Amino acid sequence: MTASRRRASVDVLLPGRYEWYVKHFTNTRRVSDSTVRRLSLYLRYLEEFQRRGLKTVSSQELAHGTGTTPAQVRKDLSFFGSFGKRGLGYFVPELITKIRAILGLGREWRVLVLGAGRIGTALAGYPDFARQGFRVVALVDNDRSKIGGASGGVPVRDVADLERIVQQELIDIAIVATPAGAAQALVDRAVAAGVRAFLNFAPVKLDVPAEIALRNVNMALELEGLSFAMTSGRVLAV
Amino acid sequence: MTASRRRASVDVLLPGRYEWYVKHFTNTRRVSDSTVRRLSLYLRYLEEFQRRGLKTVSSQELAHGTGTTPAQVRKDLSFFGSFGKRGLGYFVPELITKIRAILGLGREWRVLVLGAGRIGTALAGYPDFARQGFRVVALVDNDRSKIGGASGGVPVRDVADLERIVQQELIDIAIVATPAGAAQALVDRAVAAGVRAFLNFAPVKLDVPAEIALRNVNMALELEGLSFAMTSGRVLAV
DNA sequence: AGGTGTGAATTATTTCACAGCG
DNA sequence: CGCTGTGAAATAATTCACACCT
Repeated sequence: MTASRRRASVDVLLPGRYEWYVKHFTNTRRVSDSTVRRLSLYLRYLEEFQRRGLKTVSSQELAHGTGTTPAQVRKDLSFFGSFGKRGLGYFVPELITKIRAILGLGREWRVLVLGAGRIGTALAGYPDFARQGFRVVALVDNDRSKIGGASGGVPVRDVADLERIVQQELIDIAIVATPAGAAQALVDRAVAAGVRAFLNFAPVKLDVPAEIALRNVNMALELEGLSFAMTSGRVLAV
Repeated sequence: MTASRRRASVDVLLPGRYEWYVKHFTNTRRVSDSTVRRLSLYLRYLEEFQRRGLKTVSSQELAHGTGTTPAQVRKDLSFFGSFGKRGLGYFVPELITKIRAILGLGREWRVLVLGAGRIGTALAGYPDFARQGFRVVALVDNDRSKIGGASGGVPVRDVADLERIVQQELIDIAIVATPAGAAQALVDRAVAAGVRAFLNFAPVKLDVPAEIALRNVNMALELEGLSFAMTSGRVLAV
């Protein structure tokens, strides 16, 4: 209490204290998941904006186009630097470059789809992935009648060769589009072979080591959210 | 300041005050989106649990199976009632019934898919939807070569007949799986025809009236989240 | 003993509001 | 002026911790 707020001599890094320390004395601020999601939305909107030939954009416009508030836009961006010009706004091409760098979109990411069923094949040919630098290199399946074929230009290969494919094709990301029961075992093999990130469409909780990135997309869950909103008379716009 | 905290005589419903009022004096507590999402996860896990013939479950087990904490499970459920038995846990079949009721899954929801492309047709045949009572009744498209056909038992109809289909088939929910540019106009028509909820897969911000429920699934955005996590050395498990 | 239900405390996220710069 | 960048304030969500039941 008597020491200055910025340098108390007996301050020890207790739980809670630690977070505070990180936040105030390092540049390793925790960026929330919601912030990252919004950055993607800003990027999408900026690209559209650029297509229309516009040069600068204000936090106001960006917020309106992505369903958030101007303060939120500025706060989100301020985690990563000062990209705007006061009185003017942000230069569209420059901000696109910055956000792409933040999101790690300056390179090509190599993607393998696990499961060549309806969802897997639909995702393999999804044009938005390629547009942002996610290149789907192959699908794998265990169905003999599918192996050797191709879907939207992407070859279907034998899941038995998973490890070899991951290593030869330098796979970064796997999209899990298998039945729920098969997912965890394949993910374990993929992790062991070197895949560092997973986008999971199977309706199961996947266990992965802490250093592996994982996101879940659960479509039935989204419909249930709509069902809840309609039933309870509330509205959930997310 | 001098009045009791629970009944200050000049308390007016200012912004902020209003929320406090609702929270403390009505039973209309705001349920957060994250709570609703977790209820869906609990339900999924409970169904699996029941399949294995287990009769009771603790908040501990439920949390472990869904990637959250026991306190969170209890808090989520307590928004809606007291479903557990102290010292014992929750009865699995009973809790399933309760959660299904909360989420509004006691009825069949009728679903129309807008767009019979890869994503649309994949979703039309997605077995998890039917399992929770979401019945995909039809797809619509403007491609003559698709109209009249069927995908996974679901007929493809002419988008020109959208209004008639919504009304005749009593559509509750539309899944938007069209190209980005076509989405908003179709959604406007669907709203006018009586659709009350939308699950949007198109990478655009849709504008809908406040009483219409809307959820967005943006798959490129999820991949970008993984890209960020790998680039920044942080991990985002969601 | 074992596990729920829930206020209170903590932590996270959003919004406000305004100094300061172009 | 107009609009950013950002501490401070307000809200929201999560976690703690414990009284209380069975």
